[in-house]
Amino acid sequence: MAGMTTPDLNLARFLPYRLSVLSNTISHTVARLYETRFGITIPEWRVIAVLGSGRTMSAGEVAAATAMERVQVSRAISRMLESGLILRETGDRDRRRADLTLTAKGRAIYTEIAPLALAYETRITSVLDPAEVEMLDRLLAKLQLQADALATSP
Amino acid sequence: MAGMTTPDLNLARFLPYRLSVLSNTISHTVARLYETRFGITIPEWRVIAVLGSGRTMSAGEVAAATAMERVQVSRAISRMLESGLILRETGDRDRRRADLTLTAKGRAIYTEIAPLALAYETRITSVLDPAEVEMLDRLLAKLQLQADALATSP
DNA sequence: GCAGGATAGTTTCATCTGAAACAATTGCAA
DNA sequence: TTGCAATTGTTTCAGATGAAACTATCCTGC
Repeated sequence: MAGMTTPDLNLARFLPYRLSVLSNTISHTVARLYETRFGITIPEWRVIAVLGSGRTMSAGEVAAATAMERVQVSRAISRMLESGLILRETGDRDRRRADLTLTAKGRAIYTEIAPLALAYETRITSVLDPAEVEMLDRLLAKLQLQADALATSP
Repeated sequence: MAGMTTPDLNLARFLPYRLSVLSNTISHTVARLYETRFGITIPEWRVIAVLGSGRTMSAGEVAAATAMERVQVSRAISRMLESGLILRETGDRDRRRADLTLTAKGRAIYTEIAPLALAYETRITSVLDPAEVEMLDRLLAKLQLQADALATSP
């Protein structure tokens, strides 16, 4: 058909690309808060973050809570066992699972990083007014739901 | 100080985490559009996307336009040269740089993927009304600016 | 009980990744 | 000029990654 054109894909305006760049910029900055100072990686930080509440969880529960794959969690855990950040206790009832808890050392790291991470979040959203922050929250929630739906369906 | 508590960091509500999960969900789904069918990777798709406009660019310009690191672009380019998706012509004036263009084969891939990618974007934003889409656009732009500012400053 | 399948977690393997070192070329300044 | 820093892009190396195979344990139906 004459005059038929490919729709223009302007990468800089393409939502998946923009989200990826924004997320990378932010993750990289946040990672600087703990990578050099505490020598922990992003997966390890996520494990600390979910165990920081004081709850004890299995590796599988950590995976679910952090949206990481089982293999990533497994590797983070083995590093953290070596560096003494967490404690692993094989379950009595079910010896496949093991309960994980932060050690005092792990908790100390959480106590130091959490305020820094929250302070970063505050600084980055400081360019938004309260209504915009609330809207961002709503929009991200809606998009995540739809992204999940589109991820599984064709 | 008695009663002093660490501020609670709820990972599921932490903006950097939410953005990371959303971005990963979306990227993974979009990548499925071209990974299996065309055998190209995310970096290669980004190169195709920016060269798809018809412009010819150097590797450095591609890096800037795609927010990728030089080394990533270099590797994507060498794969694409092998698979015949792009053409590289060393500059006359400056023989360090080389101009890159899509071949017919590369352009054909762009012509097939671009509509699929845009259709995905339409589907994912279909859960938002037009005002929300516009708001999302504004919010992401503001956040990216601030993220960039916080990335460079201490 | 016990065979077959499900579940929790680990390991293997091939690939990807980023930092830093490197090579090639250009521009600038003495 | 000519030497030195800056720019463009590539390669190297060590570690990270994900898919799939694997181990160990548990559960279910017979």
